[in-house]
This record gives sequence, C-alpha cells and structure tokens, in this order.
Amino acid sequence: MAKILIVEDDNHIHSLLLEILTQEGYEVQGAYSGTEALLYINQNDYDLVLLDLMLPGKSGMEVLTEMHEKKAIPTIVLTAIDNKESTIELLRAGASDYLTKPFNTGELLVRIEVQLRQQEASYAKSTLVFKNVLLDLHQFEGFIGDHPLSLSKREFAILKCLMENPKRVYTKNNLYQQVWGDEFYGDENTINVHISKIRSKIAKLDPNNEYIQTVWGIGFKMVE
Amino acid sequence: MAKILIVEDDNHIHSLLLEILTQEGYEVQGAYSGTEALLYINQNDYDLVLLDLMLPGKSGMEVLTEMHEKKAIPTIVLTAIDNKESTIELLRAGASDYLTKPFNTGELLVRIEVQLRQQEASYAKSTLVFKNVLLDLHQFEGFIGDHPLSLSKREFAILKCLMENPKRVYTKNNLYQQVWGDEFYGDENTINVHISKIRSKIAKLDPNNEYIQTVWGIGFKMVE
DNA sequence: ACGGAAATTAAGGCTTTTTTAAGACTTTTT
DNA sequence: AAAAAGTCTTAAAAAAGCCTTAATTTCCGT
Repeated sequence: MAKILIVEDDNHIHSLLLEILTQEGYEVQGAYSGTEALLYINQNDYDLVLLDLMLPGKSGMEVLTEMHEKKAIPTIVLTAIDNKESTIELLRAGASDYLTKPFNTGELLVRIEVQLRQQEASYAKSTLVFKNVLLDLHQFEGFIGDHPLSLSKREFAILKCLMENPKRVYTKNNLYQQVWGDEFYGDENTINVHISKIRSKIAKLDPNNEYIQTVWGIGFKMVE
Repeated sequence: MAKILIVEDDNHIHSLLLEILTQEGYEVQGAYSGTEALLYINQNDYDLVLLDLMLPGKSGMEVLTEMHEKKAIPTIVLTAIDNKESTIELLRAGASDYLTKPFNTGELLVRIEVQLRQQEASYAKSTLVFKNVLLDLHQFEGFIGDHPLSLSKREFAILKCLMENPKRVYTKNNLYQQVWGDEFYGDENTINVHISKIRSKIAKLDPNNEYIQTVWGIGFKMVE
C-alpha cells in the first residue's frame, strides 16, 4: 500500500489526517515541521506528501521547493483560505494539487487516489493518442496518421508527459522532474527549445492542427 | 463490480480468461464470435470489452468499429502478431489499449484496472461557477458555456477571487493582497484596468449578462 | 451641475516565449 | 579508433504577450 507523509503542525488536524489515512489503509508517517519533513523525505521513499503551507520554522513553500530539488514526489498542498502564496506559485514550485482548509475529507481522499493512480496509470498504458499523433510507448515510436514522427529521446519524453494528461498544465519544473528526473536543473530555456522542435516536427506532418499550447507565465499543455 | 465481456474464439484462452477474471471478482460474460459479441453489447451494458482480433465471421476490427458506432466502451484488444500497422488502426478504431499474445496475466489485470479507473478519475476537478462563467482552477482555464474564455494570469486571479465569494465586496486593497501578495502596492487604477478587461472579455461571449458589479467608493463584487 | 470615483484607451516598458545558431556531447557507423 | 550523424544545451536576439502608467472620458451621488 502507498506510503504517505503528512506534514502538519496543528495537532488537531495532524491526528485527524493520521487517523483517516491509516483507516484507509495507507502507510502513514507524520511530521510536525518542515525540517522534520525534509529529514524523512531524504531518508525514505514516499508515494505522496500531504503538506500544510503554514509551518513553524521552514515554511511549506520552502519545503516544497527544497524537496523537489531532490525527489519528484506528488505533493498535495493544504492552504488556508487567506494565504498570500498564489495557487500558481504553488504549482510552479512543484505541487501536484492543492486543497483549501477546511477541506472535505472525502474530497481529500479522492485527490490522493488521483495522484497515486496518476503514476500507475502511466506505467501500464502502451500507447497514447492525441488528435493525429500517436505514441507507442513500447517501441518509443511516434506517428502522425500513418507517417512516422521521429522524435529524440527527450522530445518523446516531453510529449509523452503532456499527452498523459492532455488537460493538465505542466510547468517547466514539472516537466524537468518528469523528463530529466532529479539529477539536473538546467536552464528553463532548454525546455522551450525542445518544445519548439516538437512543434515544428509535428507541424511539418500536420500543419493544420495545433498541439502544444502555451499557458502564459505557467507552462504548457495540449490544445483542447 | 465491473462487468466485462470477453470475445475470444479459442476455447483454451477463452476459459482461461473466464477463470482469471471471475476469480478476480469481475462479472464476466463470454462470446465466441463477433456477431455474438455485438448481440450482447446491444443488449447489456459492459464496463469493458476484451477483444480478440482474430475471430471467425466478423473480424475483431469490424466488431470494434461497429461497437463504437453505438457505445463507447473501453476496449482492450488482444493481438496475435505484433503488427504495428494494425495497432495504429486499432487505436483509431476506438481501442483503449492492446496486448500481444501470449500475454502475462498480471499485466492483463493491471491494464484492465487502469481502463476501469480511467473513467472514475475524470471527476477530480475543482471549479468555480457563476452564471455562465466557469473557472477550472487546476487547469487555469475559463469557459463561458462551451467557449473558452482566455484570461491572463492576473485577470484569472482576480476573477477567481471574486467568484470564490460572489457576495462579498472586495476593496481594491483586498484584491491587491489576494492577487499580488503584499509585496506591491501600485496604482489603484491598475485594478480598474484589469476589471475593465475582464468585463469586456466576458461581454464578448455573453453580452446579455452582467458579472462584475461596482460598489461605489468601496470596490467590486459579483452581480447577484 | 459639481467633484470625486471609476472606466476606457493607448502606449511604453517589462517579462516570457520562440526561434536560430553554434558548440559540446553521445551514439552509431565505418 | 576515427569519422559521421544525431542530439542536447547554451546563448542571444527577435517576437509576443502582459502589466502598469498616464491621460481622457464617463459615471455617480449629492
């Protein structure tokens, strides 16, 4: 069963979360501060992190950033309604999803399930299709209609990532983590260049369709 | 529990599948030919179809096509040869996934699970709705009816803020704090400009409704 | 009708993205 | 082992998009 790390300083909420998730069958570990959380994260492998934004010592935002410099663990952020950190910044820093306190328990569980499944799902799928583009994940080959679409490894990985959740907006950090793994944090522009190449390769074979959409100031997603 | 239709003419594989899936707890129905399969599909509602490509009478491909003209049921195709050309056609014809025979039982079960979950997972969305305007907070998208409402980052944040508490009047300072964070106190007019742009973008798609109301000397709120 | 508040418009400046090209690096071929 | 082909990253300039400012007009309440 999935291993979840809860990072929450409020005693009441902490034990509530602990109880709910344990009951649900998850293997749960609790941390009461940012530094404690980072310690655990470095030592163990979690499938998901549940992170309160308001923490003593290191803020949740800092934890999020530091954490994602090392490991790409799906993270659901809990925010109070009047928090100054905007949603956009959160997602930029690597959050996968967020919930506003006070939150509905059922909704939390659904969100957790979705995050956990997201990972599995990408494992088991053999092909991805979006408009005229098809990626065969077994053979690492792309097609547009019947014509082969020759993509390099990185290009393939980026497009695959976007096509796995065609509606989701991926920030550049998201893509880095998914495609490069944690080993490298280079220039943001690297991704821009790859995206540009993917677009032009696709456009050569299918000039009348738009595929990758820029979401200004945020990232990229597939066009609806 | 999910209802699955198996379409396979080979007696040996047929009973094997039947056994595995029944044991797994699925409600299973078996068909030995394409025509038989179509009959069942018309009469019952299945959550998933497991379809062999090589069938007597109607081919699997034909079944797939005919079937998807009526109902969109997730379909995993079993193919004997790893024929790439037909794979692509398969997915085009509506297959959700494919497996090459001989297949690993565990893998089959995972694929089935993934397909079944895919359907549930789609509702994990958090959105704000006000009259005809809908904001998808996770995907940073706005809609008016079915038409996309393209908003910039700031515009989106402002409208989101107002729509979160449609009855509350937000002063310009309120909005600054929510949208910009406290780091910046610029001209009050900046907000007026943004509001103006939001209004005109909305009005272009829905001219007959008022959305943002001015509360004189105080700020803004959504129109009742 | 007046003064203050809000709306609108246009323009400049700023940030982000796109594109291009070149060099470094990898992999494949000979 | 060297050459060739292909790929990735960096850098820099061009383009596009967005935000703010400023100036003007319109609106509201008294």
